[in-house]
Amino acid sequence: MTAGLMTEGEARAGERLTVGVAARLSQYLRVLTQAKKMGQERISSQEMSEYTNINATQIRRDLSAFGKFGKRGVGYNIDGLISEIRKILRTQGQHNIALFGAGRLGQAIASSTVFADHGFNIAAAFDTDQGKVGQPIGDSTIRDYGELKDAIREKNIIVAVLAIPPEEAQRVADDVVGAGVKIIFNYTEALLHAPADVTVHTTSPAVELLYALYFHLT
Amino acid sequence: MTAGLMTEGEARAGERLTVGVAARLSQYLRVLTQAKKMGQERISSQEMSEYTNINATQIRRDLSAFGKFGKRGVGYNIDGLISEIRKILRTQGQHNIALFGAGRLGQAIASSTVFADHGFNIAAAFDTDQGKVGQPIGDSTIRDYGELKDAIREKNIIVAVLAIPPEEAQRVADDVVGAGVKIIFNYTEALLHAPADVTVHTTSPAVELLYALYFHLT
DNA sequence: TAGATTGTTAATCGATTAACAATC
DNA sequence: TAGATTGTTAATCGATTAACAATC
Repeated sequence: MTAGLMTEGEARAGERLTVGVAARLSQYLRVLTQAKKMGQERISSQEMSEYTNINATQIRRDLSAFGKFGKRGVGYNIDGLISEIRKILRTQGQHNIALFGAGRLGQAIASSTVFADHGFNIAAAFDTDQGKVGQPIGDSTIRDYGELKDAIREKNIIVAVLAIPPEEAQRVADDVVGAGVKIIFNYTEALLHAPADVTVHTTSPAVELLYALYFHLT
Repeated sequence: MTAGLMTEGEARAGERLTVGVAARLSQYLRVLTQAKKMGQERISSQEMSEYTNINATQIRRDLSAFGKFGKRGVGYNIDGLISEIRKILRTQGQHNIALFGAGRLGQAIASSTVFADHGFNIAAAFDTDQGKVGQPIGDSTIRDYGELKDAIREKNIIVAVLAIPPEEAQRVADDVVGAGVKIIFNYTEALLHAPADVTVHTTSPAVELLYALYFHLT
């Protein structure tokens, strides 16, 4: 340790988090955000554990690596903890994202509050169906697919959400990567190719179900 | 090791998998299923690594714990590997699931092939909106919420998927638990209470996005 | 004070990875 | 044979957990 005047918390915050820690901190943020919405002001590591399936000791350990955020005998202040975790994850601001596909899934995503709750703003939505162009989707308006490049550059978008048929996924992925997108959120089952500096995250509910079922069956 | 005549692979298969191994095997199944759909017959650990973001050595290690499924210099046969992993995860048959909510998200889930691809059959779909009851959804028909208990018992359903407004989530969770459901797939942002023998899995796309963004920013 | 809950230690266990011989 | 890719080893690193003193 060559931290000098830094406290241990500050020293760690300067380093890159491990994959596991970042994933868990994000989960804590989900629970805290929702508990706040429900009007709750404090929360214990035990309660967070029940909602995340993460061991309570692990939660306290994760948090105490960055500072003493809790009060013994009381728990954690929700507002304060949200703000601390956002600092650690460096996601305090607003982030513009682009949505592709205005079908049922796209509409469902656009009208949900989950993205907005965490600071993600659907700054542009696209569909190739000319009949849909110009119609409203969430707080936005469906744009023509041809405007993709300009819109992404103009609004500094680095996240694209794909809610389109799987056959179109690779083409759209190629197009958004060409326009500067760095994170692709793939709601299709297609296997996507992308350059090494682009992260592809594929959500697969059936896979998570398989895995939950295994632990039920054994 | 008291395995006696058992091979190491068989001995391990008899034990409960760790959480990490089961999660990774499920991921491999997702990639294999889709690659098969695309007409591919063989796959290397390197290619599976690109699609899952899991290290190729880790993949070979996971698989070789259960047997020698690959051919050196060639790779893995996709059909054979799917069958082996299904055996290990004990999810070879069909599983009936119940869908709650016939709005945009529910409709999107019901018309997707992802669940069917992995052996999950939407055996019953419910909505409280009387105007929707009787209408088709996917290959099924929307039923009245009041029929929940009978339907779940009759079809031996242990998985419920919630695609409903968050305000209704806890009530529906309580009802399905009362009817015998053991796994709740929660697509709402509500924090759900459930007995210890029931698994609640909450999908939170915004949380996964936060986490992906962290690694992009650092 | 008494009860509750955090912060921290210490010990164990599993995940991860590079490297490479085996072999298709 | 030459090239490719698996199966396996060995070493390191991080995750996990119980337990409990500190303290609100």
